[in-house]
Amino acid sequence: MDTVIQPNPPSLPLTESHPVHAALFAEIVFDRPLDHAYTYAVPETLREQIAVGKRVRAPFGRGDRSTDGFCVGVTEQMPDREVKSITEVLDEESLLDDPLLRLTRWMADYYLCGWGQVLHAVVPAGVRANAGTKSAVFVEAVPQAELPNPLPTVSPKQKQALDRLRAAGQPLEQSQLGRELGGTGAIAGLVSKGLVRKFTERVERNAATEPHAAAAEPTPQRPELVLSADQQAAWETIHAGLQTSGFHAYLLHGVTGSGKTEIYLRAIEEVIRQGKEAIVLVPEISLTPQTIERFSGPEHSVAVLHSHLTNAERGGHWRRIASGLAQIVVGARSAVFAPTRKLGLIVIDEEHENSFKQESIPRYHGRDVAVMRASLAGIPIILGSATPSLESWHNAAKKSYTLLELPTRVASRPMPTVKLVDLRHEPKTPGKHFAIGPTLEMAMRQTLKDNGQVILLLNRRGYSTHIHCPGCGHVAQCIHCDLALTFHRAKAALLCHYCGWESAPVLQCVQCGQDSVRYQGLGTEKLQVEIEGKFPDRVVQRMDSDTMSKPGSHRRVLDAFREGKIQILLGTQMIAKGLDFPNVTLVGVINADVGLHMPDFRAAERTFQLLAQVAGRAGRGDRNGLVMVQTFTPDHPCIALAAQHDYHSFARLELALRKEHAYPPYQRMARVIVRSENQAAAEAFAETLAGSFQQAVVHSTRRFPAAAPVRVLGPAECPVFKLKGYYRFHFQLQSDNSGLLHTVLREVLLVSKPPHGVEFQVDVDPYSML
DNA sequence: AGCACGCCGACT
DNA sequence: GTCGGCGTGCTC
Repeated sequence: MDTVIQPNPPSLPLTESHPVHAALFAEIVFDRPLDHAYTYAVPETLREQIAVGKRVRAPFGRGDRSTDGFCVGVTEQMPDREVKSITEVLDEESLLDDPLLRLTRWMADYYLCGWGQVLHAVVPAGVRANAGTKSAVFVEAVPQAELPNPLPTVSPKQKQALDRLRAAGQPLEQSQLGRELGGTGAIAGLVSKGLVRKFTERVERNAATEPHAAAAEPTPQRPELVLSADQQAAWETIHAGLQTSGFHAYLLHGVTGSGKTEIYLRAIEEVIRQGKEAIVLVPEISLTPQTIERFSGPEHSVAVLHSHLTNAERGGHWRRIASGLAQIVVGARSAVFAPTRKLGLIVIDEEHENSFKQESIPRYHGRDVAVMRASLAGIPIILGSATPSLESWHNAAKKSYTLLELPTRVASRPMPTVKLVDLRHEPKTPGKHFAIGPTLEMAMRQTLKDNGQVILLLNRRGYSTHIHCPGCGHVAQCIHCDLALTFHRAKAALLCHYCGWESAPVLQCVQCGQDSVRYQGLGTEKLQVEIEGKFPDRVVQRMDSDTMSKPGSHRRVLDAFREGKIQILLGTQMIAKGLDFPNVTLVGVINADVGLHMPDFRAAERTFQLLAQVAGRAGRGDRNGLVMVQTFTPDHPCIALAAQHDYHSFARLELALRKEHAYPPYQRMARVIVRSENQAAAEAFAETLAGSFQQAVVHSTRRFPAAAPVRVLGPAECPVFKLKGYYRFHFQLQSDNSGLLHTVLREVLLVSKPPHGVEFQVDVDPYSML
């Protein structure tokens, strides 16, 4: 090292225009299944712009393809390899703060995908593209201290412009000021004289019509309700928790109609009072205008995030949250990533709902991510449900969550009476296949006579659920999937409910040519026809994803039902959630066994939840409710106990089964699917993977001899072997140690590269087992 | 995931 | 002789 003092000043003078500092490097992650960040040099020109949480454009790969990624770190530490340089910084503001970056990092580790993939999924497309914003030129008066000396003279028009700007006291959009003045010439003159300066900034394109949740008209103050004793006790516990800082999870188990929402609202109000923000997660299906209205109030602003918004709307809400203008965020799954500034509370309603699980990369569960976010932020979270997931129930039993129970309905309303109708013993009408048996039909007639309304649940869309040839036994199948086609009468088509494939209805068997094909099995469309035949003088409305596809149709139907214009409402599970109609005194379940015999360890839990939810629609007014459940298996615990509103017993029985079979929540589970359009290739690679799994299990056992080895089941054909043209095999991994499970999965991911045309997917904590 | 590099078969 | 099949491995 040369220690001689330089005799001359350095050739570059140390002025503001040429600062000398250590080189800067940025850590970038890309939307690829890559498990680490890449280091890039930050050119001097981008030094001021680069920041953690912004997106950048950089050359990536051998071809130096321009690729967008997220900056997740900035450092002066010299990398020990050659690096490329970032070409552009894409965002003016950071899209994610440090806590959200940590949450997404955790997700990448836990759900075994790239960090960049998580970030890509978390930041909505509308935000990335700045949808709904435009670049605007602003002008402002130069402050007193910086005015030129001597003061230049101005024309009358220029004086007028200057006065207008000074009166405004804030920058104005050039286009607007120009309109007022009838031209921008005066502004240009003022700028050249140094009295006014210009700058550009991105603004909302429709600032006036900014989507303000549902608060077009001022929301009235919420009436102060008197809490029941149970509500009061639950509220006091949560209220106390809100006074202290730190993570705390509450499981609010309240029967349908017990007033869980009132507890959420109070907790949210308290958090807002403390100057903080709240996120409310609800299932996509419940995200109706009515739900959103419930959370709006006169003194706070609600932002909404869900999949039915346009990119511009979503971008607008996101930016509003990021700039601290919204106190409450209501949304589906992805709203758990809302860029709040001072998050004080997360509420997750209907926490047992499976729609919180995302079925594409990253395959996260919104509830679990919410708990992790609350834990990282050190704030409380409330999980509410009438039928908690067994995972959450187990957590409460372990005291990880505080259990709060609301065992009775508000206003001392009784739970509805549930009557099981054993379909094995129902009298049949000769030659007819009625969906509604005599017992249910009689109850419906009585209810309608008493001016009550009826809700009927049938969790199957379409008219006929299978098309069957009595000659050769052939069942019409989708050409892409191993699934029977459903006949939809309104569409006059056979539909595959999995891939959407459509074909013309057949009259002859495609296999043997016989022209006696039978359209069998019951869907909501056929049920509607039967009801219209049996109750010709009543108004019947069907509600399923076929009739509710148009925007606003949901609300229209429910409004008509509330006004009594519809007497019988029938539908799929979308009628089971949240509807609160006081005049509904009868709820009928056409077939409680649909879904019970699915090859899925959660089938009983789902059936119990659906029955409990739909039963909760009855008897919400002054009159008592009756629920009539038609079933072939009245003795099955999930049906018998749902009839008795006995969640506790159901949970106890089902948990015992889960424990016995080493299923969640006692063991962690992961599922690995191998799929290919070529059946043999899929099978061959599945066999290769089996070997890798075996080896990885041996390695993990060697490293952690004290732990029970990870169990690997498979390969086996998936329950739906062929889906969307892919032949699929799967593995099921189980372990009581989540870390060990991840160790095995990571090793297998690292050493196994599927051949051409074969791919595999890892699903940690799977919900769909098909 | 892309994409380039590389090593074997049927074509101008 | 070369165009191109896809297997393999890397991406700061």
